[in-house]
Amino acid sequence: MNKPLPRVRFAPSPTGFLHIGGLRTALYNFLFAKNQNGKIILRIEDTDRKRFVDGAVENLIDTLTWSGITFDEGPNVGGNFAPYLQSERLSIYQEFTQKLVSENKAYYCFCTPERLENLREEQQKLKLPQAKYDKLCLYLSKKEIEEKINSGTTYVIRLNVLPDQKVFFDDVIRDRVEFETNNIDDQVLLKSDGFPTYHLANVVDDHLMEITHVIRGEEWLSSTPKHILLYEYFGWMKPVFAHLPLLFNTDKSKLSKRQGDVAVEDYRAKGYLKEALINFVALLGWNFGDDKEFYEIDELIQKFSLDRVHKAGAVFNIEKLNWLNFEHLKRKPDTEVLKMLRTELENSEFSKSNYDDAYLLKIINVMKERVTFVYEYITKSSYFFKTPEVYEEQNLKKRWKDDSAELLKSLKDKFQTLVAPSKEDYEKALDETAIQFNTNKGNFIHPLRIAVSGVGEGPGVYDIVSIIGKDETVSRINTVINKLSK
RNA sequence: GGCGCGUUCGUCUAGCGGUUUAGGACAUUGCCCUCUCAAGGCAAAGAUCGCGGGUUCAAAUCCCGCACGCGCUACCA
Repeated sequence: MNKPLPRVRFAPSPTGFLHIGGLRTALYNFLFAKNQNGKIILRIEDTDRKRFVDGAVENLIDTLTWSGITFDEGPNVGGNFAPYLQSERLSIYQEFTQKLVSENKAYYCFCTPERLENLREEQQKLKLPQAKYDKLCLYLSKKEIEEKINSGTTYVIRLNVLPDQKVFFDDVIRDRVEFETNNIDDQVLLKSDGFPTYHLANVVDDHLMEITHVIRGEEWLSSTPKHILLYEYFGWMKPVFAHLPLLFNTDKSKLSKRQGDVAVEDYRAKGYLKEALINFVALLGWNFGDDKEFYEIDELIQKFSLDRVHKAGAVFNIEKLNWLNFEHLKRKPDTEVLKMLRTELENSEFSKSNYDDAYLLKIINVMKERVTFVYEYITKSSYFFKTPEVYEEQNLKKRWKDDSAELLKSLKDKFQTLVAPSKEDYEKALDETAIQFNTNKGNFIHPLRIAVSGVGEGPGVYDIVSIIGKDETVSRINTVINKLSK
């Protein structure tokens, strides 16, 4: 007998943007599905109308698409188990809730929010070990229930949790986890607005959509016994559960907006590559067991397994992400970097200038090992796009000598005699001038760097000069001499 | 408060009872290379494996207790 191929789902709620932790959960689901030849489904859990944010679904899908995580079924691609928006499945939840009610596994509750709050306060005052609903409405007669419903009293439907029993499940990542029903509240399944809570909708949909593995964040671990109870009440096969460790801020608190960026779109906007973000987030809680840290998505798919996900939460550390971005960018083909650079240029102060591919490719070639982000091709080496406007103070102090202007002038004269010079020609010309003046090459090189770039760092000076060309070099030497020899 | 989960260098992690003087990566520092900055190479520093008890010839690895952290404790997900 062949085991059916796994079906997993990523089920975010559309409250604004894709959280970086959500990306990790989506990714692990994706990697697991692809590795196992299974299917991954996108389901939108929009059951809380108060928290619904307009455009959030589109934003979620857009960000997911950008990241390269694709779905076999979902609101945007359809599928045999549609609809994939929970708000469009309301009648399904109501039907299943009625089934539970008819079997006494769930019950109507007419308690007001005020009573519930008072109840909680009282329980706290009495220092009761756990605050729970007191099952008051469980004992209402059929007649009383009908009267209340007919008179228009609002109600919810609660799960009827039986006392003194044990509930357990075997989590792939955490092994056996056990709870006592005495610690489980009679969870609301259907809210007074007719919408289901997460707990109900999640179980019903996972069953209906034939989900085999529930891979989600650890924040759900404590509510899993409620889900287990529901599976048992319905008489359904339970999926395999895998609860992923949480992602933390630097201070170990749950990753949150207050301490830096948590939205995937923020990282995208900052210029991070999806490859780097995926690589980084994949390693936050999983590794293959060797020393490899640089991964492309294909290899991740090939090597991923749930049993190598570990249990402890991880701090989101941006420095390693930066390094991975650098590595991924460095290994990208020049032609691809060229495309990205063009996009950056369009959004920069140089949007009106025209640069041919050959020119930009030369820049990419010499800057590749010096940039972490594509935009740094522009910010770190703006001198390829415009004449330096300022000359770095510190560098000037160190490298601009009394005779620099005079030496540069001679060098410029020498350069001007060159015909279609190559990088080597510039080097040779500088060498000869240095010999002619019987002085160190450095006395030419450093001032020349100042003249052409304005800064004390960057590619080899012959590279810069040969890229910007003879005329531009001569012009920049003239400019620096004018500005600095007063 | 209750329940649950977790705890190896600053951070991400390797490690599944002996091959470990606890390995790698990022970050940090130094050296080499060098026209600068990177990249690259080499090296240093950094974890008595949360703490305390056991079990064992032998424990980061198994067991128990404690501490700390985190999560849940809503008609939010």
